[in-house]
Amino acid sequence: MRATDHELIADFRARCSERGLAVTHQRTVIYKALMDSRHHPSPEEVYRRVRRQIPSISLGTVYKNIRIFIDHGLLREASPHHGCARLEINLEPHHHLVCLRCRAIVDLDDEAVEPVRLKSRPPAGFRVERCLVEVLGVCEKCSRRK
Amino acid sequence: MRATDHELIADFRARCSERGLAVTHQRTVIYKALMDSRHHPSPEEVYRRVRRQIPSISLGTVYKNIRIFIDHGLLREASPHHGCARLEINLEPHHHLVCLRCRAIVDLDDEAVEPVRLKSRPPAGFRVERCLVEVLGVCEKCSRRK
DNA sequence: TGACAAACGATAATAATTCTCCTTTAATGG
DNA sequence: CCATTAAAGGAGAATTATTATCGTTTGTCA
Repeated sequence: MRATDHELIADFRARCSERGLAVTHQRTVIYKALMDSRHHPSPEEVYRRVRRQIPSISLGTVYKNIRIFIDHGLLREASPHHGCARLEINLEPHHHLVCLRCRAIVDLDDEAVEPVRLKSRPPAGFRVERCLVEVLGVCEKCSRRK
Repeated sequence: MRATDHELIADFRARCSERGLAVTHQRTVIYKALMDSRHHPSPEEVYRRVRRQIPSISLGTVYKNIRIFIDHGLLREASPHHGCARLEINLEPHHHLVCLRCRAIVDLDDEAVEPVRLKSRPPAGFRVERCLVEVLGVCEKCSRRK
């Protein structure tokens, strides 16, 4: 099921040249490290992995390439509102409307969304506390400017 | 519909003494600033608001109290995975299982969740890109330890 | 192969957050 | 009320995450 390294790298080269990105050794190893991680790594984690193959790589290069990958759609940030803590005053069940540009968060009444229904049971041992729906998009203000 | 300042503060005092928290001037003003903000403020934003009433307040105090409010359930973090960037390799539509303790994120197949249905239309001008379900809880590993 | 833009590495800078330590204040019990 | 004491506040250093700068190196493409 998993692509071979060779396929992975061929694919990477193609995606780079489509976008006019140079295929450097560092970039390739970073990409592979990302694709090899099953979960949702942080930049630090990627850096640690990559350093096993290129001990001299700079953390800045990892950050720069992650940013480039995100900007070119090879990758995404798992959290639509990352950067600084955002506080939730409303403790009643409710959902969120999140702008991917300015990161504004607007509450959505619980009744505004059909109840979330899981078809399969979550992994054994995971105690579900609540389900949050995040409607992601671009707010009016942001879609007007540019 | 909105509680008066007086009610708000009486309520705050009650919640503090229930939990053995001292009711200080700073703490009260921070609480009020939080409750007065309609959206999802960052600590910096709270600091800016509070400083209008207590210009000498320290940013550390604001952070400390926000943490205390969160720990005592008076407040929540809007983002279940905040702290450092988390990267999303899987670009196919899917959802997340998030541990509130260790912040682990596990992907949930798109088919594992009934499609999200909004009962009401999002605010005019908001262009919806996708809907993400975050199933929040405590993972097996974390619920075992303590 | 050579020119040139793009990428890299080192490191400084910035932003967000926590920690330390000393001083002040709220709670409480006489 | 007043004294005691633990909790809280303030100043600022420290830490962590991230971005920017700048001189050097390396892909890309003619």
